[in-house]
Amino acid sequence: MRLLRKFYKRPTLNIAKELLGKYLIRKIGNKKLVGKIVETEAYIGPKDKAAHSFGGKITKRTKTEYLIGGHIYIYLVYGMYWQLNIVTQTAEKPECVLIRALEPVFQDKILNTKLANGPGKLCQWLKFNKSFDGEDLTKSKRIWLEKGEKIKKSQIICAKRIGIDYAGPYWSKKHWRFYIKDNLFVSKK
DNA sequence: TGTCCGATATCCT
DNA sequence: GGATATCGGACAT
Repeated sequence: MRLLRKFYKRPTLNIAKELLGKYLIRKIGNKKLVGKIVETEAYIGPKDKAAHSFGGKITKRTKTEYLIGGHIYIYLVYGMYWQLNIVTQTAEKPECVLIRALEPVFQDKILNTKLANGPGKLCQWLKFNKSFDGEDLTKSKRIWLEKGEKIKKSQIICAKRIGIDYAGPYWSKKHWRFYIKDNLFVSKK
C-alpha cells in the first residue's frame, strides 16, 4: 500500500521520525528493489541555516523543494554523490527529509550492511540521478514508499546532523537526525 | 565567464 | 585522524 499525499503534508520532524521503518520501493525494469529506511535527517528551511532553502532562496537547484510534500528533491554533492530527499509540507514551507541510510530487504537472505549505509551509497545502489528530481512519490512507477514496519518511539534515536558545521553552532547542534536504535545499517557508526 | 566549495566515501598513515 | 577525488550550482565579476 503506497503512502498517500496527506502523509507528506504534515510537520517535517514528525515525518522524519515516521519515515523510519517505511519501505522504499525502486523499480528497475521488472526488478523491484526494496530498502527499509533506517536513518533520516530533517531540513527545515527557510529558517534553518543548514537547509538549501534557507532564507527562502529559490534557485535552479532548490526549486523542487518548493513543490508540495511527496515529491523528490535530489542533488549532487562533492561532484560525485547524489543525495535523496523527500519534500514535505507545502510551497510556503520548503522543507525536506534527507534519506541517509537503508536496510536492503531481499527475498533471499543475503546480508550486506554496507550496501546503503550512507546517503551517497544508497543512491548508487538504487541508481538514482538527476532525472528523479521533482518525481512524485504518489504517482511514480519507478519509486514510491510503502507502510513497512512500525518502529516504537523508544527505538528512535535523535542526534546531531552530519556535515553541516558551516551552519553555525545553533543549527548544527539541533538533534534533527533520526535513526533506529542498534540498527546495523545506519551510517557513521 | 571565473572562482569557490560542499547534507560523502574511501583510502592512506 | 587526514587527504582527496571531482563537478555543478551559486554568486561574484
